[in-house]
Amino acid sequence: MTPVRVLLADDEHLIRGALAALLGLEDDLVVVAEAASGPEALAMARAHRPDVAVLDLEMPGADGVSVATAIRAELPDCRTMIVTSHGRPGHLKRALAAGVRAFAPKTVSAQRLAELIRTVHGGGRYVDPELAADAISAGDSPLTAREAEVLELAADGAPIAEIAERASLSPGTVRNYLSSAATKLGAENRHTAVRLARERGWV
Amino acid sequence: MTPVRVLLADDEHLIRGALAALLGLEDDLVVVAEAASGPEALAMARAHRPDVAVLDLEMPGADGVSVATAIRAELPDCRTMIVTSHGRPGHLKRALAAGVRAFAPKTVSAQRLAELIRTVHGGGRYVDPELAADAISAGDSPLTAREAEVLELAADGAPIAEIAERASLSPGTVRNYLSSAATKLGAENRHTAVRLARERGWV
DNA sequence: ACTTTCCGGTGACAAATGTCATCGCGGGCC
DNA sequence: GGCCCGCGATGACATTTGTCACCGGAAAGT
Repeated sequence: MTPVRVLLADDEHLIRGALAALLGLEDDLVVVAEAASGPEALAMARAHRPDVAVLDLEMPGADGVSVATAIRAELPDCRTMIVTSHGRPGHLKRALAAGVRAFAPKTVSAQRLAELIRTVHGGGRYVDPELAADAISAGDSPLTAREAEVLELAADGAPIAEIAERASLSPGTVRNYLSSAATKLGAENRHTAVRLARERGWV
Repeated sequence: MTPVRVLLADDEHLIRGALAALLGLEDDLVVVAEAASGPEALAMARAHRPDVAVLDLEMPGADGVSVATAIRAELPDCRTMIVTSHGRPGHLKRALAAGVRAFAPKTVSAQRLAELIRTVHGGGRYVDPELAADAISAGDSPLTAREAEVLELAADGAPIAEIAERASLSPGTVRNYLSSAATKLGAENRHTAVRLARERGWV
């Protein structure tokens, strides 16, 4: 039986190296490539055509979900899974929409991760129960596209004038969108609105 | 020669387990205890009296620096070192002030980490050059104690009235502190001030 | 055809915020 | 003693912001 060929992408050497060593001990798994950034992960996937790509969610260049989307488009036979330290409900939703087969926090053991890789390779799916519960209770984003966009531009605390300029909108319009977004999120001002939207993964 | 006894504290199983396995391969190192939270790390340190404690910076319960401080107070012979994913200048400074012997990002390899543990055990010190450069260029915090305190309470975007209540201060005083803090940081409002202070690790 | 929803905008008004001057108090420092 | 600085507060003022009402157009569903 040929072993499962795995691509490992994580910007933290410590984790990636350690993980590669541990997974290498499993005799039905073989790590064929490693990457430390989003673009690099994609390039490695193209070059090595792994069976399963294990992607960190937060990576420089491009996040795990974008990489997963790109991989699915180019290599339909390659299953993708996401591993992350701080999983937020919206991320899980986006990941599943992108065709990711598994979504797990980094609090799982290497043993468990190896099992997940086998599950995913066999066509199965998996999402961390706790994250799933959060995602369900958080529900869908009530924000319209523009509301989310403006909220994102407001994320660094910029004044409305600057947001309006960057969004090519009237300052009044920006205020209206921010106001309605804050109302929908139950926040008393746009800054807490940004924080709430971030927590739910809606931005 | 007796091996170096190591305590490993990190809330991410994946990393901790993998790391424990890798460090275990080095025949002059032995992982005598593992912990997944700040308090647990302290308890483990008390129980097993390791030579070196490798602490993650961000852990539930208590962060790495607090744990390091507590360990130094109770077990003066135990050297401490911090490993972190996102190192900010101020954290490094706080860590060194707490008597931490080494400060490294998680982008180092396990091999390198093993070397660092040996270095630290031998009485040496180490800080990541890049983080050190950031810390030096960031300089010292220009904020007074109250300014920092009020800024921290403003972190979640709460209105001034709420901050004043939580700080047991007059709303006017809070505004004055926030204003002076924002001026010192070169921010145009308290929210960007909070962000800047966070980036520099001053809150 | 009618209704609903989102986009983009304007105007007006109240509330929150930023900024400045000023005060008294107390602790260091020269 | 005199000086500087931080703390805590007050008042005044301009600006920013949140909130609401309302408008017109475009797209989509009934």
